[in-house]
Amino acid sequence: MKEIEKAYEAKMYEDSIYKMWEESGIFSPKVDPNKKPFTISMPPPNATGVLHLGHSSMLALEDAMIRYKRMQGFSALWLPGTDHAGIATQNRVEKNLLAKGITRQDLGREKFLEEVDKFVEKSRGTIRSQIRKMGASCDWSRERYTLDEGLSRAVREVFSRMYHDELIYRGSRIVNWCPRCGSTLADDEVEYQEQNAKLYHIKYQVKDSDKFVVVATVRPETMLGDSAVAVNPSDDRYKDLIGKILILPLQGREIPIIADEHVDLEFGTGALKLTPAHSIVDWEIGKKHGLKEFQVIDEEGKMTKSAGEKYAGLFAKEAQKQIIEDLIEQDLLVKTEELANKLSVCYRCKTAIEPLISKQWFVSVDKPIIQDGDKKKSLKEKAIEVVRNKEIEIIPEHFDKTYFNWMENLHDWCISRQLWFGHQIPVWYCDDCSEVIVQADEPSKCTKCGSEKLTRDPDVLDTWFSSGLWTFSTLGWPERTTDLEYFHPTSVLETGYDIIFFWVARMILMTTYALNTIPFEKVYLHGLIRTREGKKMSKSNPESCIDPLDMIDKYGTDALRLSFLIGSTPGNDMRLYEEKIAGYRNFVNKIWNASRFALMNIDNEAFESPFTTDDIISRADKWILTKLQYLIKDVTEDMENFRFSDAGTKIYNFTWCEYCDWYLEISKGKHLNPKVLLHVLEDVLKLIHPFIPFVTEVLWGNLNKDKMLIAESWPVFSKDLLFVEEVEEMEILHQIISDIRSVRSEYGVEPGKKIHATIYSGKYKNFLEEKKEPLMRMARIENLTILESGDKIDHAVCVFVGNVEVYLPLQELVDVEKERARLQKELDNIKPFAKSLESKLKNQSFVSNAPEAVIEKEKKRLFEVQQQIEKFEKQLNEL
RNA sequence: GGGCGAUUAGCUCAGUUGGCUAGAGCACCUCGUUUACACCGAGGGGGUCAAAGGUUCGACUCCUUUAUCGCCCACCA
Repeated sequence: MKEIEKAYEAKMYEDSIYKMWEESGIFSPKVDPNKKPFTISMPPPNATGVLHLGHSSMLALEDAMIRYKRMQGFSALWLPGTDHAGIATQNRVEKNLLAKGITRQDLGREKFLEEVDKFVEKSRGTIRSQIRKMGASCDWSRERYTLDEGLSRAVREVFSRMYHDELIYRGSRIVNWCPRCGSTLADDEVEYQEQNAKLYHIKYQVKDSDKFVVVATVRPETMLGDSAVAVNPSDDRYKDLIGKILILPLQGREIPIIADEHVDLEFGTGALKLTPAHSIVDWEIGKKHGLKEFQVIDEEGKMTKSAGEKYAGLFAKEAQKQIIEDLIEQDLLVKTEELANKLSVCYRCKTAIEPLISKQWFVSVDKPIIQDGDKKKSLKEKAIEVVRNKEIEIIPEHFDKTYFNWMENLHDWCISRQLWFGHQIPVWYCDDCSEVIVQADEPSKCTKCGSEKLTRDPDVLDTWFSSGLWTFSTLGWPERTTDLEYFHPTSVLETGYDIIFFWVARMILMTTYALNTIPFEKVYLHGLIRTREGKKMSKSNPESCIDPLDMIDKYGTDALRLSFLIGSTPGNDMRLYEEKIAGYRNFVNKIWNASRFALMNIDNEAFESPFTTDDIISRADKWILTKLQYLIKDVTEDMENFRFSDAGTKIYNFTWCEYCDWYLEISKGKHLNPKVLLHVLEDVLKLIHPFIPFVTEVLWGNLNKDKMLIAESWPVFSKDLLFVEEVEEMEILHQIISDIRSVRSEYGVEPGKKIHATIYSGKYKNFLEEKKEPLMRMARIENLTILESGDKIDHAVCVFVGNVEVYLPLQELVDVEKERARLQKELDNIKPFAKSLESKLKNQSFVSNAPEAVIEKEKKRLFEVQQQIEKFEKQLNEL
């Protein structure tokens, strides 16, 4: 017998429990050929960040999966780490420095990187401790960081292999350029913002003619770099002009009028000015027609010499103003329209993107390279194939459409970034013979001429290049480590659907290339966490924005975890608010108190010997054990199928509604069976442990266990513990008590007042005799008479439970009118139902088409319902 | 323009391959400190499952159309 605190205080236990787990070494699985591996690579949080709701929901889900599999006997590896997040981190540090009036250029590359490292070290410490706060049972001994030597080596190795396979090439192409970051961006790193733009209609004169073609543009400053004007070949307005020459205003350059299908007849004037150097679409059209490119804007967003002396050196915006003025002066501006369009901006700093032509490194996604049988497949084809043939399964399934759509439209991926922070590209240029040397390790001299004068490419790689290798670079690749052999491919990738493209797709591309295998078998996509109003959680509305650390402080980690797991389904966004978390805190406390009750009522010897079937005594025992078996079966299935919400809900209901409200209540007094009480509690603690690890572990510790709960094995469904008959009986008892309580309440019987009752029990006589005590206690009855059958009792309210008749002689309280109304209400309720069942069973097509089981069920129900009606009617008539 | 998702009780959400008179939590109403728990217990009210068609013996579930909201992709210069 033991007494624990009246309420669970999470703060008192969480840190020490985590410490106990971590120090025990259980987070670090061994490579064990006798066990099956189960692996999750934790999506590495950015090295800049603090824990937000997205992280905590991810951690709750992944930890639940890992703990479940660990308990099932898998060698479960959850590998944690952090991502250096190139642009984001560099921007952050630059901003911090700028507050002190220092630019990165002031420091120089080396010093600046030292600053970044200092910042990252601190930031990683924060995120590590916050991951621990969430109770994440990840293997810290295998923690990785994308800039670790090992991972960097993997990055260089992959780059080098891809280069020599001609999958990586350097070329001048149009790229998305962020003038603020001073770097290229990948296509999917560009975001769009709604804006109200002005559409300028500008006249271009046809050479040797007084005719004009009017073009419409929102960026008149790019006209200085125009190479042509395109019209749709089917556009009657311009048919005759195709092939003619125009004089480009302000520049005086001659440019052709060309025909291209791409031009939209409806938009603007139907004449499209082409600036191949500063528009991605124009560049593509330009390629088709062999147009020249004139770069008129440079990397800083300033006009170049090609823009003409008057404009050179001006920022694009300034140049625009000047150009408009100049056009007006020459009477070339026809009109200005308002236009709602989308501005492309950098996803990191929201600066307007400047498309321009630049020499960059690209990954070719279309070149056939991966050997697959006797065919060679491109990165893209292979990445599509492994999802299409279900080698990789996406949950929920419908996201594969999104994936295919993106993959099918994927263009070559620009991977070089003009940043300082990141993996520097493993390319060296020989200053003497111009040889390009690409290899994983730094060369000491030129492989061609032997010169030692080598210059390394200053650019770094896109962060997603290294993240793309995450599942295997973290396991030691390119070495053939035992970890890699054993734990890869990983089992599940759990992440938000918002980074399917950035990350999931790239991991698939990179892994199928580098290892010729998939990175993971399943992709579980969670939704975004939103405010109660359904808005995105952002610092701009602190009102409904929730900080997970505050919630942990207030309600405990378990409550927070449960609120992510219950009520959310894969791929769907979820609203989170404080009351929800408080509700789960209540549940955590309920479990605490159920255990408290057990501990107070069980003496030491019950803890000593393990539970066996010999310990089963009462029908209540059999009932709860049966229910427990179904729970184990259901929950295990749900966990296997990633239905965490269902699993959680079922355990919640079992624990609260069946174990606490009925089994424990019935157990009070003489009927308490410590062995069964304890056994059920133990299994419940095991089943819910992956969801709420802290409180369950604390309670487990109180049950005199020598092993930690985290290390226990998952409960197994046992047929020997199924007792169908007893379940039926217990449900009768349940119903009798509920009905009596209902009548009491309806008749306004004071809760404390005890009443008399007579039960005509039919075949349940023995059973009800056995349960007489709890029945009387729970329904507040004194003088309970149980007979097999008997005559109707006057001045008594009667309720029917199956064939059992319960009479409550409430004497003066029984009001004939009230009783009539009550019975009538029951009848009104039940009669239409009986009718629908009848007609259903009379329906020939139902009887011939529906499965046997369904028909039997309906027949049984009709029989029961008819009996009920009979009884109610008899009662009503005799009133 | 293309695609995806959502629409179920006042609120937040479940509802697995079609087969309970559609469920839970919160909120609400009535009552209550009976020796685990007021972070509690007992009882109760509340839904024509967005709309209309269709398939089926049977539709919240499948199909078509529509409406509203949300997201993603492509982009009109």
